[in-house]
Amino acid sequence: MQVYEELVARGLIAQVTDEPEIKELVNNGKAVFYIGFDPTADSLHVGHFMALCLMKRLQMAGNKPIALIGGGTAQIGDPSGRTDMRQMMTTETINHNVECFKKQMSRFIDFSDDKAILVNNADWLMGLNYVELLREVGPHFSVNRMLTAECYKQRMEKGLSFLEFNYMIMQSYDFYMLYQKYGCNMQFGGDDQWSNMLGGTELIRRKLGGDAYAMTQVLLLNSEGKKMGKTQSGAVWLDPEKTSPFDFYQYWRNVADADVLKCLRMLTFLPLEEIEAMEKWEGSQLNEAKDILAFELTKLVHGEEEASKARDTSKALFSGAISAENMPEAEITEEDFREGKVDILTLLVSSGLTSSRGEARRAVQQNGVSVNDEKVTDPFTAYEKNAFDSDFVLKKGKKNFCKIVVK
RNA sequence: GGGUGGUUUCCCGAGUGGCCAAAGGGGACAGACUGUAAAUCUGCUGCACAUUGCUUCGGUGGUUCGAAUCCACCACCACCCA
Repeated sequence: MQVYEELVARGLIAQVTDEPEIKELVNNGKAVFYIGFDPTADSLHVGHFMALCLMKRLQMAGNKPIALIGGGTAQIGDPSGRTDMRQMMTTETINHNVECFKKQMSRFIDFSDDKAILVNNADWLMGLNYVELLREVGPHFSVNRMLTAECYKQRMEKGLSFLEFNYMIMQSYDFYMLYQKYGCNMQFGGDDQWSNMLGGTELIRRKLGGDAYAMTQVLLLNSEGKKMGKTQSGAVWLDPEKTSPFDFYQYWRNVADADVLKCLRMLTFLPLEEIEAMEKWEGSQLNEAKDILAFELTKLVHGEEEASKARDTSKALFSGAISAENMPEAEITEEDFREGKVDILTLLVSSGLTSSRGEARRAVQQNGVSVNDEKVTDPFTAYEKNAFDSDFVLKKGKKNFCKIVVK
């Protein structure tokens, strides 16, 4: 099976401009393609991860990837599929994020020996001259057409600023530049980028009479139609400082039954035959598939060692056996003690398991707190300092826990 | 620039002078049931050493014994007209 066929089989491809041509290029390693990443945060997240995987898959098939960091486009803010305007970011923030992105990306993609290129569109966008740009590309964009683009649909009700309206032009310009500088003949991106990407192919055709192609990737949605990789506390980050390998593992270990196979297909590099075999699995057997998914992804992002640790910890924890090994630690200090004792509420708050004493009290009253697997039912329970000499595992609910360490 | 409508606790959204820490829904959290799933049911959801207190309803000032609710100004958003 060739790459293109594999991408299709994995359910990764959403839309393409010219299927036969793209198939031909990609399968024969003749594509020089780019994917853009706007540095809107100081870490990559799962959505980016998918794109990086796609890069890797195509790179392995002999194609040449260009990772474009949108240091310039981030100054504008992509309105695609958004209901509200993005907050404008300062140039300092953007530059900081660009650095973070660069660092993380080089872990996934091999940029050595020109096997892949990393560029920042700030390099050409920031120096543009307004009138010159208007004369250069302006005539080739029809406002009437742009307004009907899918990516602005949601914004037609809420309002769209001129700043954001121009995002499509900037992205088109990127493609136009890369086409000339690096012979980039293809652009990939999330399906929400479709209109922006078409803008580029069109600009290249009109300005240069050249052919360039675009292909979008299916957005990773769960069975409820929501974007995956988000938790109530924000995105699932690839930076271990922002989302610990354990939490990362747990996120995937907890996906819905209906989503496991899809995630395995789209996100892992496991052979398709192996995944197909799992399709017969049902009920609690799916837990095994979830474990494989979680392990594989954690391995890809954080390395095998971290993945094993995360897996061991979770197995120990959920099989009931307490193992303080590899467990997240929370420190408490001298100040947490009153008359030589700490009460349970203070422990919960100091460890970050709950955000306020009220919440901690509720958790206790609702039977959700335990220490070393013993339920704590009295909110006034307090512990002497020597209680922490040996392992002291505090648990809130089924999935939140940590080992308490003094000072 | 002119006009109209709006800004409420994580989100949506009620509340138009005291009975408001603020209805209802969603989400989140905890419990039961389970498979670390889904569905369902229950509880809970501003803060603080719980019957009391404190800080909230875009911002600032004002009216009043008392304001999320009334007045003034400002800011932001949406729509219509130019």
